[in-house]
Amino acid sequence: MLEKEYYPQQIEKKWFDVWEETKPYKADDNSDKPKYFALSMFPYPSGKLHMGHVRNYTITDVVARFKRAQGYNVLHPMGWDSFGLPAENAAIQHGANPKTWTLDNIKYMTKQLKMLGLSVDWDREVTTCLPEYYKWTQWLFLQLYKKGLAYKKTAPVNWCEHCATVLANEQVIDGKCWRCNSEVTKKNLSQWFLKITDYSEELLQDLNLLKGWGDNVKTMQENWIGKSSGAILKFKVKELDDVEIPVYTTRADTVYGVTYLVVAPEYKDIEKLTTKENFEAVQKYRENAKKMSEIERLSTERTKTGVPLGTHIINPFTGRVCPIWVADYALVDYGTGAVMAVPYHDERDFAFAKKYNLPMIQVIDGVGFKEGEPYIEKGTLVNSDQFSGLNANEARNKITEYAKENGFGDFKTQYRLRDWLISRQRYWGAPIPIVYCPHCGEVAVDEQNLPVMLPTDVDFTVKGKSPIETSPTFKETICPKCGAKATRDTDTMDTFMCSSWYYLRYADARNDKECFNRELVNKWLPVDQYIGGIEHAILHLLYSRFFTKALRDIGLLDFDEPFSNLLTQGMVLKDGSKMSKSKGNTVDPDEIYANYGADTARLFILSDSPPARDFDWTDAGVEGCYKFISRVYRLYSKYQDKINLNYNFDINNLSKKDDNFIREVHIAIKKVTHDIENEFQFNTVISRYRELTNSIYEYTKCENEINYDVLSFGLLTLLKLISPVCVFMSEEIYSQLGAKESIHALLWPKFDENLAKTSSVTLIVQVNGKIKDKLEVSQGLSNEELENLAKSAPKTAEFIEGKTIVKVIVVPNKLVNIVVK
RNA sequence: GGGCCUGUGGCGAAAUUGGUAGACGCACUAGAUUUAGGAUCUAGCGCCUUCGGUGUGAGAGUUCGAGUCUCUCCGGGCCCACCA
Repeated sequence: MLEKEYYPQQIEKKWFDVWEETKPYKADDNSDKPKYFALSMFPYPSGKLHMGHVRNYTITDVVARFKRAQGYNVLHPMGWDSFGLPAENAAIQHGANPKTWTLDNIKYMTKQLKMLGLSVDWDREVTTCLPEYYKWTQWLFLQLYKKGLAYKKTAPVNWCEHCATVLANEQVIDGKCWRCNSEVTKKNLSQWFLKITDYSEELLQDLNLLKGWGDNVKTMQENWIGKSSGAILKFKVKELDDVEIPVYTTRADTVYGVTYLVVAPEYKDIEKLTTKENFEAVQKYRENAKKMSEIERLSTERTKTGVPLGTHIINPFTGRVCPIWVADYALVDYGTGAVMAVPYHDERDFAFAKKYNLPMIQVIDGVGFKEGEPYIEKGTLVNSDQFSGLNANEARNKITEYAKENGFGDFKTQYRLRDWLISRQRYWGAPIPIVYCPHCGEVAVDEQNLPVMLPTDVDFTVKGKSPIETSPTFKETICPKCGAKATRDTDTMDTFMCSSWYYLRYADARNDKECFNRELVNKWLPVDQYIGGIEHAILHLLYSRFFTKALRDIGLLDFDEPFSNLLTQGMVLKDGSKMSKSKGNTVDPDEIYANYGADTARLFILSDSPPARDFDWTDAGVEGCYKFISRVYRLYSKYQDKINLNYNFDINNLSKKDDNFIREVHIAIKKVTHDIENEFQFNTVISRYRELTNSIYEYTKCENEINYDVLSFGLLTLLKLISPVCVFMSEEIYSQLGAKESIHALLWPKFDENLAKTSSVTLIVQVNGKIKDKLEVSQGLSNEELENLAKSAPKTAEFIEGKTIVKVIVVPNKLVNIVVK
């Protein structure tokens, strides 16, 4: 028997226990059904679930349940992105063990996720900080290493003093650390990189394959990869025979306007290029640039600085001798680290030339040109010998070709994307499986000896070096090649390494012989629907795409892109502003579960906004959803004795009221199905639930007119339609109605197009496009009949009288527009 | 500076893709029930003065007809940004 009133806590506890026992959502590796992989971005186990998680996982769960009901073999897994700084900070701040801290959090959050009613196959759970997982992260690193895609080099890298570690380019935001927001400086260090730049072009081109991704994410990736085509031009140095300076430019057409050349402070040949007289000043400038943080460099954006080196280049086109300067507006790691300066046609060069009184030559003319102002448009060439008169684009090609023929230049495609720096001087990550031998140098750890276990005998409080350095047992080892005493690499890998392949592991999560079985990974992947936050648009999604392509080339899998469809969900706000601990406007899922139940939380978080938009959490909104569920529940409670699971009625022998009701049910099926399939518009799906519920209340108004088989059809259809969202309530009701199987195992209801049709339609009558009348007419009348009906409608007559009908537009079953003069 | 998105009642929003603008809900108002409150039910609810107009950031255009398409402008948000 159903209780009279809705008590979610009892119901949810009951089914929590049942599902824990029966594990009804296991994905089947051997099923004949078509597969569907629904994936949420896995969480960092920070301690407690927040509403962003609730929104993300509810959306994915409803998708998974919907697809299951449509007959798919669904894989809906969950895991933990569990390496990272917060665990280590907990260790530093209150002496917690990072592993214990992390696993405790996972335990707590797992329970919260289960209480949310997720249809997850928990037997495939992955936890990146456990040796069973990071063994394979290390193994994959070694495969990349063998393929030449992982390499070590000394380079100026981004250094966060606060986190005491280096950062990838993608992790520096406005010159600040992505995690702690403190200033980032440059440090010259020997670090591990992954050659993501080998895939620049493919990563860019294959964005076209991703039809199921939003343009916003694709453009962000496109901009980040930053392809540009230009030319390399080589300049000879007047004072030195053995040095030449290549520059990268997208405006080879302006080469006749070069009046000086700039190299970056870190430019490799800079000392050779500096004369004795200028040496001191140049050194000082370079020291200064080195000390400056990214922020300071950015803040000097408008006032460019530099120092002349004392040497000169010779422009191969003009023979003009121009001074070489060092200036920090030239970037060492883009292009060649040197720039040809054309002050008249580049704003930066213009500002610099103006400040230091360097000459300017106009070589482009066109509309809008003003004497004494930089002109950056692509106009027509002037003062450029045989190239004068050409337009800029043409000249660009001709000039580059000329340089190529004469051996001082070539075409060049350049990308903004840099190689991915993956070393971290931190403890809580996967150790890099490399050994340094005094005889053999850098040597890979034997694959049989993986994982390289994280040591536990470390001092977390050390400053300026990785805690792993303090382990008395970790560092010393023997060389895998020659057996001599050797030392281990004490850095760990960027946690984005762990998250770049976790979705592959779900295909074969418990395999302890291989990273994943090739057949299984090819069967389940690519992910059919990936759902997560927009903040990963570049970092995680780009790295994962790179990993997939690299592993394909290594021969571990056979597809090109990991995520066919991507949904980036909006943020969860509270009363209009972003939820944050500092503002104190967070909402605790536990409290919502306790007060309203998880079904209410699920319903509400899907209800007010479409998934991609920001969602505003309000107390009144939760209250409203709770009332709605209670209202639905009361309906079943009231009619539970009358509901027939095997309802049966003759469609041709029903009252008009029954017909109308049945039609409304079919329309609800149609719309709910359509709205889920059409970009997961759950907000309108929930409106349909409410409409159908209203229809049922309306239908039951007169007790003596109820056909209980028809009512059963309506109630059971609503129950199934609502079941992906209100998972506990629908299961409880269905079971109390005497059903033997789970409502979640039922197939999705089918709608009948004929039954969803109305016998009459509202005809809109317009005169000159303005609505004058609405008529109830029967479905399927001819255009002529409709036209006549419209003309004779009483309200239209006065507008037509005495005027000439110029034209009549008829839209069948919908509208007649009479155009008069 | 470049790119992407966005603008509809007091609020969240919907509109079958060019054909009844505001579905559904929140808030609000009135009534019923109740000792009272809550809950529940019933009705109302864009704006303007009733008839009737008018209305989707502003202005123009295309069209029989524009929230939807085109152009110009204004506002809001996000991402990238000394990339030569």
